[in-house]
Amino acid sequence: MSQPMPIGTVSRLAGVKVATIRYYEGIGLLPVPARTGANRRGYDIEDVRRLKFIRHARDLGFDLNAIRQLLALAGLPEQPCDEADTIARTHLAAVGQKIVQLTALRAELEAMVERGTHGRIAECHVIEVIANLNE
Amino acid sequence: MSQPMPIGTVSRLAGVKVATIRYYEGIGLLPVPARTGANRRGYDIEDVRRLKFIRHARDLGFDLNAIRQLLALAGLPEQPCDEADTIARTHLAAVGQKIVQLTALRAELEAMVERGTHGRIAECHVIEVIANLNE
DNA sequence: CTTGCTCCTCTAGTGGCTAGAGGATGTAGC
DNA sequence: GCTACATCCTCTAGCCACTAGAGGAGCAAG
Repeated sequence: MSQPMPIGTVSRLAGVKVATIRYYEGIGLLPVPARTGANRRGYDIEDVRRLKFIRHARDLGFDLNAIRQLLALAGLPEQPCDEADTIARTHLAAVGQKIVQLTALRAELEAMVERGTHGRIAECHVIEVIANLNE
Repeated sequence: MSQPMPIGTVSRLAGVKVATIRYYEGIGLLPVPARTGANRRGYDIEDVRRLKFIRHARDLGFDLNAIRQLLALAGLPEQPCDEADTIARTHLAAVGQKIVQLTALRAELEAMVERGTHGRIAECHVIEVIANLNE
C-alpha cells in the first residue's frame, strides 16, 4: 500500500485549502482519516478524489447539502440516477432565477447611473433614486 | 412636535423588520433613538426615511458598507456627487460580473443535465461530470 | 543546531440578518 | 380590577461556507 499523504499534499492535489479540508472533516463531509504517530492526518487517493468531487461541485455552485447528497449517490452505482438529476435541475433553475433577478437589477442600476456625474449631492440622481424608490 | 413612534410602527411604515431595525442600530447604521419612560425606543419620520433609504439600497443589492457611505453623502447636499456615482457604478460592474459568471455556470449545468434521466448512477452524466471536471 | 516549514487545536470573525428564550409593559374587552 | 393578547425589552445563538490567527509541536535541510 502507498504511504498516507499529509494534509498539505492532499490540499495541493485537490485544490482545496488545508483549513477547508479540516472544516469538511468537522462537518462530516470527509471521513475522519487515520492519524500518524505524531497525530497527523494521513490521506489516500480516494480522499483526493472525494475532495476534487466536492470542489467541482462547489465550482458549479452546489451547496454543501446538495453535495452531501450527490456524494452519497455517487457511492451507490446501482441506484437510478433520477435523484442526482433532480438535484442538478433544481440548482439549474435556481441559477436561472438568479440571473433573471440580477438582470432586472442591472437595468435599474444602469438607469440610475446613466445621467452624468455632474452636480452636487442635492441633485444627485443616484441618491435621489434610492431615496424615492417606489413605495 | 409629533409623538414618537414605537418600533413596530416604524417597521410597518418602512418595511423593515423590528429585529432588523434593532440590528441596524447596533451596527451604527441608524442613530440611537430616545427612549420613553418604559425604556421603549421612540422614532420619528426622519428615521422612517432613513430606513426606507436603506431598504431601497438593499433591494438594489448594495451592501451595508456602501449604504453607510451613501447615507453619509446624502447628508451633505453641497458635496459633489461623484462619490455616490462611483459607488453605484462599482456595484453595477459587480452585478454585471456576477451575471457573466452565472451565465457561464448555467451553460455548464445545462450541458450536464441535457442528457436524459435514464439509467443507473454508474452511468449518470451528472455525477460523471462532477467527478471528472477538468483538472 | 538553527531556520523555516508544516502540522496540530481552538477560538473568533465574516455579512446580514433571523429565531428564540425569558421577562416587562401596554391595550382592549368584560 | 382582571384577563388576554400584542408589543416591547435584552441577550444569545444560529445560518452558510469558510477564513484568520493564536499558540504550540514536530520534521527536514543546511
